[in-house]
Amino acid sequence: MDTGMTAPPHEARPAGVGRALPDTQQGMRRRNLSRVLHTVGAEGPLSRAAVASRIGLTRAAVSTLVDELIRWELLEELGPERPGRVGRPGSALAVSGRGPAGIGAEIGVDHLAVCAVDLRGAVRARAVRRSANRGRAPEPVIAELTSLVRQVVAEAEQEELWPAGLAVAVPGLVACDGRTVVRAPNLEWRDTDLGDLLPPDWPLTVDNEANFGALAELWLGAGTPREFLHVSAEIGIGAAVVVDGQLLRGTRGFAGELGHVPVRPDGPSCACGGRGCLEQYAGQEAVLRAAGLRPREDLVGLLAERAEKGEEGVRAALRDAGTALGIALTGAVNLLDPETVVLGGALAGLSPWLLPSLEAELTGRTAGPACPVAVSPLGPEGPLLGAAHSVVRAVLDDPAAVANRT
Amino acid sequence: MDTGMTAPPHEARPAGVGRALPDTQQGMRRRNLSRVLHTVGAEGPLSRAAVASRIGLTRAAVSTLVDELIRWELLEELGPERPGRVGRPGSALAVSGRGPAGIGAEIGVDHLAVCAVDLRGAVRARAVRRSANRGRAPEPVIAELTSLVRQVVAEAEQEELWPAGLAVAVPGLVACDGRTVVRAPNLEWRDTDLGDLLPPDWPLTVDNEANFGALAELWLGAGTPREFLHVSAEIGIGAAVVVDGQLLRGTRGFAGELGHVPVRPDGPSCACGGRGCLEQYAGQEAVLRAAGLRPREDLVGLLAERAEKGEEGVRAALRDAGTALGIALTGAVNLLDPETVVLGGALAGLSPWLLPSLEAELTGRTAGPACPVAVSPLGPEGPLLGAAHSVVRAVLDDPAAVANRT
DNA sequence: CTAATTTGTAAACGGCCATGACGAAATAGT
DNA sequence: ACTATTTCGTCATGGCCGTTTACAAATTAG
Repeated sequence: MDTGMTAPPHEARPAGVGRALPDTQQGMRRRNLSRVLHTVGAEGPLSRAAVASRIGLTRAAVSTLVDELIRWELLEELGPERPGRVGRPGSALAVSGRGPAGIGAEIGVDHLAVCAVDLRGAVRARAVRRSANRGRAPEPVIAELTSLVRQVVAEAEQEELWPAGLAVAVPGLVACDGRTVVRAPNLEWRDTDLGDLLPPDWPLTVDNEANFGALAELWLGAGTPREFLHVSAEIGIGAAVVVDGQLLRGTRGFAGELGHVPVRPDGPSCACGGRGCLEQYAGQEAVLRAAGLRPREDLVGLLAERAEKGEEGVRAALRDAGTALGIALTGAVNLLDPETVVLGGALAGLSPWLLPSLEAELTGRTAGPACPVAVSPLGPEGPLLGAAHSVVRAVLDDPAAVANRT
Repeated sequence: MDTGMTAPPHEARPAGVGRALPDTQQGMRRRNLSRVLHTVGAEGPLSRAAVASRIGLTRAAVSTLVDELIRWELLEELGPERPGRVGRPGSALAVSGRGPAGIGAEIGVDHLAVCAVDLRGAVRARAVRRSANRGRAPEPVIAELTSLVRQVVAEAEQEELWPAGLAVAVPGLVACDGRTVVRAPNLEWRDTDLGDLLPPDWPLTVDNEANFGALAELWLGAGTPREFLHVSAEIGIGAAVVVDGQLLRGTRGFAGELGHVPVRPDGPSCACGGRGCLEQYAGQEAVLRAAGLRPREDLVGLLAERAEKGEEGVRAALRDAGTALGIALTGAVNLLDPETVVLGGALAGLSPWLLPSLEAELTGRTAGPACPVAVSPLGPEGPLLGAAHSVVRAVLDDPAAVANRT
């Protein structure tokens, strides 16, 4: 039906600064500190006056806020700007390269990875280790991860950074408490509370790797809008829905199950109980079967390699997967009207063979201008970066909290 | 008080009070006024102390806020509460039944309707007139509507209410400016700016009737959650997506086009360019054709009547429509994980014959507990009430704005 | 070299919520 | 019946915070 296009009554949500703080003077102060920090972080070196005009406060107010942020080492003064206009040149402010850092970690089926990201968003330390984790018990995996984290933290501390929190991306479903892995099929973990296994040295967040990947796309992607659909395939096929700069998680945290959207209602039955789900056509197993290949560790690499070589069977399998994806995405796009669809994770690497049929389906089934499909530039790095950045965002969202923690 | 990290996955957003006001003391004051008003409105008669504990301010602060709201006639003192507990009983506060009112209007194909709703949410005046508007020029329709509005406003003014704004629900696509009807197929209007045709006496908002219907469901529905899918069928089939208490409009305002979600990818072609869209199976035309009936004005009534009489052809047609709806909704539910699906508009009246097959499809295709499907209790009143309430919400969201307008 | 413009800071100001104390009005216990 | 206790609403005080106003510093325009 025709949805209206009104915006009027209910206004957009400002980036960053959450509404959790109470509406008291202290809360106001904390929100304004956050707004200053966010603004400087997002728009490069800026003078106090420029910040003031951007966030709608006076120069005097911004001055005191900046003083405080400098005292906390979250902001630093770069010195006078090169004057291009009349008037006294401002003093450029930039987010500090020292101080709090976000530690991101990733538990993959065949590897562990950890990195440290500073407030500017730069990766300052990292460590990766191959590690066959399929079916391995949580304890040794986490122990190995912990040593990797300690290594990265030590490296970061040498550059005057201190860890403000640890965020772990896992290939599975995570409970709303942000600590417990409910189910990770490829690791064969169930109801594992990572908070119990990791050292309690840092505030911990655990989330699904697809979610972190989508957030990375939101925060780091080139010109990625505040409203998009991030499709990835690691285990199954997941779509993260980003609306108004926020990840949509759903009532029970199950949002984004694109893999079980019906593509052909009378198709083959699926483990979920339905029939003809997308996963039956574009899931890893289905594509391998259609391509006539046998499962292996690096599936994506295998497929890409064979497709590259011109194997028609593989190409056809990917083409068909793209078609199925296109059908499912048509439904999603009609429902959500996102600004773009972004292919991430394994799909990014296979996009040369998926995209043509996918886009054909999507444009063919849409009346107006079709929703553009982009390929994530982050690729497999997304989840790790998203995790680390989620910690950084938390600092930017409430700098006073971390200042009181030092 | 360290909020620490972002309260991980699920971070509730406080109802109402938007973040548009600047973070200055005046803005803070205005937000707190709004929070007090919202709280009293939502949780019935409340003492100052009860409000204070709910919104996290001190009694003293709430006292001054309440004084101001009473001076503006937005709140009124009911007198001492009946004491059930120890201690001095509080003085009950309630939202005023006088003062600003929201005027809602609806332009239908065969009728015009207007109502006035007070801050308490009660309908205080209303007027309906049958009127064959299909293909009629905008000017006379709006003139007729205006006289109806004046009548309702006069009625409301006799009860010491004054109109705080006018919201108009139309069966068509509305531009983002909230004034212009881009396209209303059943009225045969195109690019009609209602702001030019209506008297400029009141702040105006125009929106699609389905959107207002969904908002009515959100604000008035019995126990309707902050996250649901509202499906309605007037012209085409539309789904309003409500996430976190907000209507999702999409980048271009086209969100919710459930009617063009592919149900059978190789099905009959559709005007949208696609094939096998839901509308081909559950749209009004399709159902009529399947039932072997000819178009008429009151389609829903006709279908319901025949189905009631036990005509197997009609029942089968509705059953099949339910199945198609179920398939499309399975996709939507998998993607969004809403708390419930609500059938509104024409679908509410036909639900007895749609629901069984719809729910069978939905539960059969979902692994865990299926998403419950409810029928809107508002029925055809939704859009009108939603329109009027949208004005009321605007007042509750920023009471200072209307106070400065009197 | 002067006038104009812009930046950053300091002091005075005003608004707003918190704190603490107090009287008022109810209940609970003796 | 009388006192202690609890809770409510209000008032005066104080502290915090952004604004206003003024001013010195630094640069460009003429």
